[in-house]
Amino acid sequence: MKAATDTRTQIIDKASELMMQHGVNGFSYRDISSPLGVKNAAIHYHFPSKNDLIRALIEEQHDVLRKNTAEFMAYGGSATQQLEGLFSYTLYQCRNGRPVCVLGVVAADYDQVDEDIKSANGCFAKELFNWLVRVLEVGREQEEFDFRGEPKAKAISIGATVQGARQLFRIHGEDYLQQVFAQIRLELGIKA
Amino acid sequence: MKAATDTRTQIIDKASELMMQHGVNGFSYRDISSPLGVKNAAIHYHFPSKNDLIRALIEEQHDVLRKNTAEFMAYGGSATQQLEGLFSYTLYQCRNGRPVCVLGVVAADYDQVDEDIKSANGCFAKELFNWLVRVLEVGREQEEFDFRGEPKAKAISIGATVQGARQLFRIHGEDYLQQVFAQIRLELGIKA
DNA sequence: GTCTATATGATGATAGAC
DNA sequence: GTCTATCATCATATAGAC
Repeated sequence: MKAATDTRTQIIDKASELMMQHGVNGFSYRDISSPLGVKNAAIHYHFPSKNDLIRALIEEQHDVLRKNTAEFMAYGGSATQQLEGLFSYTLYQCRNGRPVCVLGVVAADYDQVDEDIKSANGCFAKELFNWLVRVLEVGREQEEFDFRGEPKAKAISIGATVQGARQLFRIHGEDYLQQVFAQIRLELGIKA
Repeated sequence: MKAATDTRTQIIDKASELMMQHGVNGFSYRDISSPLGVKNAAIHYHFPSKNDLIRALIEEQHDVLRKNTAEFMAYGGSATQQLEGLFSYTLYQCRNGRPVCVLGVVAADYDQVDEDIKSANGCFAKELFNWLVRVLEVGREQEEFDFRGEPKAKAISIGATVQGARQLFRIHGEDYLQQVFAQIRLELGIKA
């Protein structure tokens, strides 16, 4: 069963890469099986339908980001460090062939995705938002941040900004992403 | 030739709607021809290949937004009014079945789109950016705006924010969009 | 300009052998 | 668990009649 687990993992890795590049409907079973040297039927064994596969991929991406934000908090990082963690994570994903984030993937093909996937994704979005609100609250308390408005409103705004910057990454490139992050820092009153 | 023009216009309208909802690869010739009561061949007559159709649709969207920003300026609106024009436009598009913006459409399926389309889209993105920079410069000069950082940096940031907010519209709904706009206003020092 | 008819290929999916 | 073989369906695209 070692080989089995291996194939399953390989499928997830490859499919994840493809989905985060081309969206839910921008890749096929053949795109996965061909480079792995297996047949489509092997994929269908592990993931009966494409929605089963997509579900697994989306959940995997949620876990990756959850693990990241949890790590930042566990390490007792300052608010600034936690926010920088989000920036680093975003940059890393873009650089390593994952320009489209999970939320963006679901948003892009919104009405072609199963309801349960959408709802799981909605929960994840709320989690991420709550994490960001807490970071901003702590940052303000600790006087690391000096921003206008309420933490919740600011979190909504920063979330949208990072989202948009990542979406436009392939059009504008990495410099653009860095400039967006710089302006966010500036408007948080973080010293350069 | 009246009927001809009509069909062509109908094709563009329907296809545009579909593309701005499901992306470049999220609709087929059948999705267009069937509701219009014509055959696929009719579409191929007006747009030989799908990339020809996509090209026309992208250009049409560019024109729509160009006309909007030009109108705002021609009417001699204040910087605040011009920015509100962008917000209204975004909201209107989302409400009327066009949740995905042109830039987002191209960004989403970036490597499945012809080079000339990508380059035209890149030019359009720069135009839009320059318009926004000018609005911010004027707003600062007229003391309508009071924001941190340089107009260019702020324009990059606001552009990304609006982009991200629109991308997440289908996930979070209209209230979310309004909250993002409110925070942008706040950080521009616009009185509520 | 729009039709019918057709070509060609890719897609997700299943049954059954090994 | 993975294979071969096969399926129905859908995609974009073309040729030629009207």
